[in-house]
Amino acid sequence: MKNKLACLIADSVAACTQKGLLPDVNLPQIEIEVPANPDHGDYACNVAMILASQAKQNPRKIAQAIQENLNDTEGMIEKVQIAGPGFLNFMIKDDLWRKILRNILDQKEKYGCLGIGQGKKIQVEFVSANPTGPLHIGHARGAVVGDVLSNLLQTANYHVSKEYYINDAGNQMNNLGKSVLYRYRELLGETIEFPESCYKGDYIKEISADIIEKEGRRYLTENEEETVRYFNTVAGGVILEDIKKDLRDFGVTFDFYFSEKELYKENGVSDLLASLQKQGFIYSDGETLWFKTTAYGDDKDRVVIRKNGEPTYFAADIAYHQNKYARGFDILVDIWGADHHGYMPRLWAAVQALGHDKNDLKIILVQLVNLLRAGEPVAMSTRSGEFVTLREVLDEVGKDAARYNFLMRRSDSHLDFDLEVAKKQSNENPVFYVQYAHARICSILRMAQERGMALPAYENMNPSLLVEPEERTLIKMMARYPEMLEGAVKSLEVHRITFYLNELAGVFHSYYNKNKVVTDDAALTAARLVLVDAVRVVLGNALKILGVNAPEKM
RNA sequence: GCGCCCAUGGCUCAGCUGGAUAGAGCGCCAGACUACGAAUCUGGAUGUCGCAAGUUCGAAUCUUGCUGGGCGCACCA
Repeated sequence: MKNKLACLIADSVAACTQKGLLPDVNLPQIEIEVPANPDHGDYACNVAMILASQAKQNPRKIAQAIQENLNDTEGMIEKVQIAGPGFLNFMIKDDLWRKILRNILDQKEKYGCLGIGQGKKIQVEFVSANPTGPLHIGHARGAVVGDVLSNLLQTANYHVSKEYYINDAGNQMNNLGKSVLYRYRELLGETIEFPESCYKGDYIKEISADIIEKEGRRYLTENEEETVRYFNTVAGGVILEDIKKDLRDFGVTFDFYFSEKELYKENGVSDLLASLQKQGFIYSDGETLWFKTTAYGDDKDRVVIRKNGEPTYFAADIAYHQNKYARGFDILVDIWGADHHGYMPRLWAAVQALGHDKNDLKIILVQLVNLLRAGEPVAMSTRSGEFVTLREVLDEVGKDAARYNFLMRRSDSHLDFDLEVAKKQSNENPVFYVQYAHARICSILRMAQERGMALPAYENMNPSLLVEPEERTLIKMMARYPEMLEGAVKSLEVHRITFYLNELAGVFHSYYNKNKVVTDDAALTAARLVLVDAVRVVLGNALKILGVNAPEKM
């Protein structure tokens, strides 16, 4: 609808130019918005005001010229008004709005699918936590945002690949192996001073106990370095499997798990660094290798090979992103915790040195989560092993409520997650509000069916009976669903879907309380059944993108 | 000290990338089930959009400077 209107306006501006009503101007991007005030029409366009300065004419005069030259061949426009400083306010014909219902019923779960991705390959990398412990609530938010963004991009005709980068080659893993070894010794009777750098969670003990059960006490005497290496492989494997299971129960799956170790195979990292050095992006100061990230606006250059000869995390990350591009992705999306924001200029520098546009790598920052219980902060300390895990949240509040709660704010804003509120089945918890609307509609449809009034086909009802204000609002809102999705895709903002859902459910609930769907009036009932069924479809489609259930009963 | 993000009713947040009279939810007050599901609905009060300049037809939105908060500033990941 919006796009069609934009074309009409663009054509009209062209016609005006041709007729000499307007000078030869650069046509700006046509911005069409939905006015806050319904008196201002269904859509409003500000193009006349934008052209005013270029054309050196009164904006209202320009608006008038555009209005007079609109070539509305499809007859979609009911009325155009020029208002305020030069807005063009459009009223769309009711018939046209109502025809949206047919689209929804024809397309069903495809309603809202967009073509803007043009089949481009896009990779979304998220979670990517070290397999050194279970996922906690902070990871959960990133997991949902990444998962939902991927779903969203998929509906917009992007070819999406979801990836988890396993940081299994660094110091952390070494600490993990050590932690297991210390617990191993402790369980076998030795007195151990547990180092600060080690992981203290109970899951470490379980892994140690498991090794004892399977392989006995032989590692007490083996070479420590080799044992640590072995233990960190074992522990990393076990923990990663647990992580995968937790994610799966959270509704989050990945297409690919990429191990950092892969990058080092066949000298992958050092070859890449050598090649970048040859191109002048990397220089040596005699003991260390530096990447010249300042060439792309970073504050200072960054070390890629340490004095001790070990590559940094950044070095591997350069190789990783090069690997991603080599796999043919057109666009990369990285989802990070907001505490990593200082890392962005570095990686963008790397991407550009690798010959790509900065815009080919989108970085989404997800703010950390404040966990509360009934308003009181829950202490979280990773060191001590005291933190609320994703598993615990899932067990306590359930998948749907957990996911929905993480989607209620824009991802770069702080989020308070209150366990008590999230599991409350009350009006403080919007997930039920939306699900309830869906279940309610299902219930209506069931009941109508029982009373012998099955949902009619679009052709067998008269849409012009839908004249109540709430009915018109519902229809317009549903017509704008694809536009909302388009905005979400372009801005990579998944919270827009949540806000849309709350609003749509709200209008529906209000409508429901005011008007009966199933009445003695067969024709009206037929029309309203079609209407609420369309609402059901749109609610269901949007919830599906969120990975939240759309229940038929609650 | 430098950089990034944030500041919108009592609270938690939206505000469609510069538009028209700034919106929801929670909480508070008052109401609605002999009606398709009351996990719902209806009505009411609450704002110098942190402060000050600037840009223009027009600013919560863009620029600059302050104030206050969060986070970064590793040869950690």
